[in-house]
Amino acid sequence: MSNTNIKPTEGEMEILQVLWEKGNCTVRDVHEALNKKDAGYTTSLKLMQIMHEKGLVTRDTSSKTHIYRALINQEKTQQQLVNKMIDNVFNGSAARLVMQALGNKTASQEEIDLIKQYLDKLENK
Amino acid sequence: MSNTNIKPTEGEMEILQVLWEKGNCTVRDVHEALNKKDAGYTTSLKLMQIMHEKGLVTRDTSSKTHIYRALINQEKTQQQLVNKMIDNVFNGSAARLVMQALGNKTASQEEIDLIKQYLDKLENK
DNA sequence: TCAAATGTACGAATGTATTCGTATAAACAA
DNA sequence: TTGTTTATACGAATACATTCGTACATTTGA
Repeated sequence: MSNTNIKPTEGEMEILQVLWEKGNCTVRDVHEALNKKDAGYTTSLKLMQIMHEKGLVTRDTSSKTHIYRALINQEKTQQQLVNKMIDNVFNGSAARLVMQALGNKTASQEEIDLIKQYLDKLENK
Repeated sequence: MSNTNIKPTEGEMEILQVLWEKGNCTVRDVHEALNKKDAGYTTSLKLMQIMHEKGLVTRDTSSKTHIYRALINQEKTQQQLVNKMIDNVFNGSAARLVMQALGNKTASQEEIDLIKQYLDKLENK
């Protein structure tokens, strides 16, 4: 099995977010989506080239402007990172992580309803 | 306010876990609790010295063997890291993170019950 | 046509995390 | 006492992520 035990860096995650959302992208597409005032264009380019070397993305080089696409799966990647955080930050307790996530400002009533629905679905299996 | 925007590294988190659980510790205590076959004693020592420089831990140096204690708060640190992950990995959606956390093998029925209780408490406020 | 814009490739500088070796001092035990 | 163990301090090597500058090729438009 390939693509196991991959840990994208923070910068790589930002790029993957864009690729997962938009699908095919040029370097410029990604760079503009990020629009970090600090980083230059060649920084994004370099990162994406490295991601290609690592097998995180593919690219179509048939024309001058290369087209990039994410190679690793979004959900699997999220799952791996969450599992790592559960171990590394929450002593193995998924419940503790969930409570921290729900206890913060970013968890709206709407989101909480979503989660209750999800729990019910889990329960009925 | 101090201790905001602190992001302990992975190695530092491992040490903090031990300190949060055990309270006061010598370097040897921590090193043995970690028991990583790969890393030597002076590696743990160095890490803890750096953590001291950064203000992550205090130490009592009144005797030859120093006693370390965590300076940063466990819950606040967990909160910060979770928030960062929600942004960086889940596009700002706490609900998505929660579902990933619950969808994995480490979330037992027991943990799910805990979360439902917690949600009810949140609801009743 | 030919200069400007746009793209890739690549080397190098920087910053930071991790790891280890070594020097040195203190405690301990024979 | 004197050698072994146990501790800290510190410098340096290594690894990796991030950032940028520069060279060079291609495309574009005036």
